[in-house]
Amino acid sequence: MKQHIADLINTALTTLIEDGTLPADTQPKIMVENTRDKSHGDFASNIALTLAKAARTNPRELSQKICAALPASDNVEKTEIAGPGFINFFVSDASTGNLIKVILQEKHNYGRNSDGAGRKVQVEFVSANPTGPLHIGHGRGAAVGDCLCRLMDANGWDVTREFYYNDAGQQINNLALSVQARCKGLNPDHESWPADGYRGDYIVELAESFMRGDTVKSADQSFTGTKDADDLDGIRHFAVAYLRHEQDLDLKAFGVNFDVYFLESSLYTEGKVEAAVKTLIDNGFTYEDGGALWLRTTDFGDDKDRVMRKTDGGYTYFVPDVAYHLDKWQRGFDTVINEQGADHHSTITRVRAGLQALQAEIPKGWPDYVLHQMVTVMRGGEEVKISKRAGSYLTLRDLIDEVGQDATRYFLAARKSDSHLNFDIDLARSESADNPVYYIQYAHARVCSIFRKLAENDLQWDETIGIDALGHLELEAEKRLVVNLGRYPEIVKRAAANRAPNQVANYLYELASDFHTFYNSEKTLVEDTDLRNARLTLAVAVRQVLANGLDLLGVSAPELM
RNA sequence: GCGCCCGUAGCUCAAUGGAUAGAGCACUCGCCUUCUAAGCGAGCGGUUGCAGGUUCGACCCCUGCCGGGCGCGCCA
Repeated sequence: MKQHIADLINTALTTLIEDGTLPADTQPKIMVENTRDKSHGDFASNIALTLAKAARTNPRELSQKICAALPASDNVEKTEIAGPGFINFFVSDASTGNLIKVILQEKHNYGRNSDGAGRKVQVEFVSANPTGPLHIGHGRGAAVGDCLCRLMDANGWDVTREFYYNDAGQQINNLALSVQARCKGLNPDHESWPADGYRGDYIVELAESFMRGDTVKSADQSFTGTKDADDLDGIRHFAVAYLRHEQDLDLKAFGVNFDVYFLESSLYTEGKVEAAVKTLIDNGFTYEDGGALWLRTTDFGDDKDRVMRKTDGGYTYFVPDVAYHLDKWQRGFDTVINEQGADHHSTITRVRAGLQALQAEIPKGWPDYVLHQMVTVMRGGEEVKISKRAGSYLTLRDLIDEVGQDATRYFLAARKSDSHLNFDIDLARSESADNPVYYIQYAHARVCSIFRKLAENDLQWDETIGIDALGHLELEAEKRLVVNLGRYPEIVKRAAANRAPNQVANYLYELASDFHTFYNSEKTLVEDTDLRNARLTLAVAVRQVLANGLDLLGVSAPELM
């Protein structure tokens, strides 16, 4: 509809250019917007405001000329000029009929588009170190990342979900030492407890499992505990497999599935780290100082140079990171989005600098990043304190067990990822209209409920009558619903373009709200056959869009609540 | 000190550079017992942190402050 109106305006502008009202070199950027206020019609364009200067006239006068030059359209009932020179468009009944028809025909495809044209996008998210269970911050990453994937898919992209495991390096050593200490019966208060050891209770369980000789399986490896507390290497492998398995379970409970689990260790075993280092050296961006090898990241906007190879010979974490992203590039992804916690913000400049220094013709701003801020958990009006050091943990699985998958996903995805998030457990658990997830899902269930009632009354929905009778929908609430249903495809585009799943959540809340208002104000199952079928048809369209949108969030659309 | 993010109603949050900045909760006042619910409706509530700038038009873009969060390792 927006495009249609833009086309009408474009035709009008062409006419005005021909008759000399507008200069021949006019390059109009036609913008058509949804109106907020119903009295401003259904759509509005600011075109006269932007072109008034070029036309050497005032916006209102120009808008009158544009309106006069607009070609007739079945979809437009009338136009009005308002305010400083906005042109307001009122859509016709024919247009709403067309929209509802499209929704009923396209069903779960309504709102999807092929803008991505099958191009490859990779989204890397969660990427938690296998040193402990997933906490709520990972949960936010999982929810936002997975919704982004669903959004990109809805926009016609070929999506790969990827999880990067830091299974090499110092943190894994710490983990192994911590487990070993537990295997030997030490606790964190003991004098020979490892300096930066992990203190959580899960380490105890892990050690017990190792000493029992359990076999643990993760996505692509399995390992059996050797029961030997001195076998540090065995403990390391076992611990990583064990915790990866735990994380797999957490993610499964959250309904998040990855296509690729990429192991940091593979970058070493396959020589990709060494190859990247060699290229960086050959390209002349490195130097030795103080026994370490440095990368001149300041050549690419960093505020100081970074150590690549430590004096102990090991590489710092960002070297395999660079090798990893080169690998992503070579795998042919047009777009790569890294979803991660904002506390890792400083890696962005480093990774991009490293990629530039490789001189592999990788674009400067590549890859994309979506960062999420911290999550505060509230229960009973008080903050639930999470201390990693003390080992007190609110894990993602705890949260899912307590409030359910749907509410957890919704709450974690419904806020702008740039902002800190307040997770109110009591609200997420409540089964009332105060809870936005419940409220949206209930709108969906309510449509289903109307149809159950319809069957009880031995009546049937006649879609053909309904569509023909859509002109009977004259109430404010009904028209609002129709207009909002029409907005959905644009929401899908915008949310993906802005990398902002929360915009889907906001939209759904508004749509649900409009539906509840409609439901509360008018009976659907009225005597009048035409009106009844028209309302049922509208309700089906609403249910469809709610279901489509909830699917983008990974939240279920129940038929009965 | 430097970098990034945030600052909108009492609280939690919305708002493609557009018209009178919107919801929910809380509060106040009404209504109601229903196609699925103790629900529905209305009202109250704002100098969009402050000060400039760009623009026909700024919560949004730019600059400088103030306040909060995160990061500033040869940890990841």
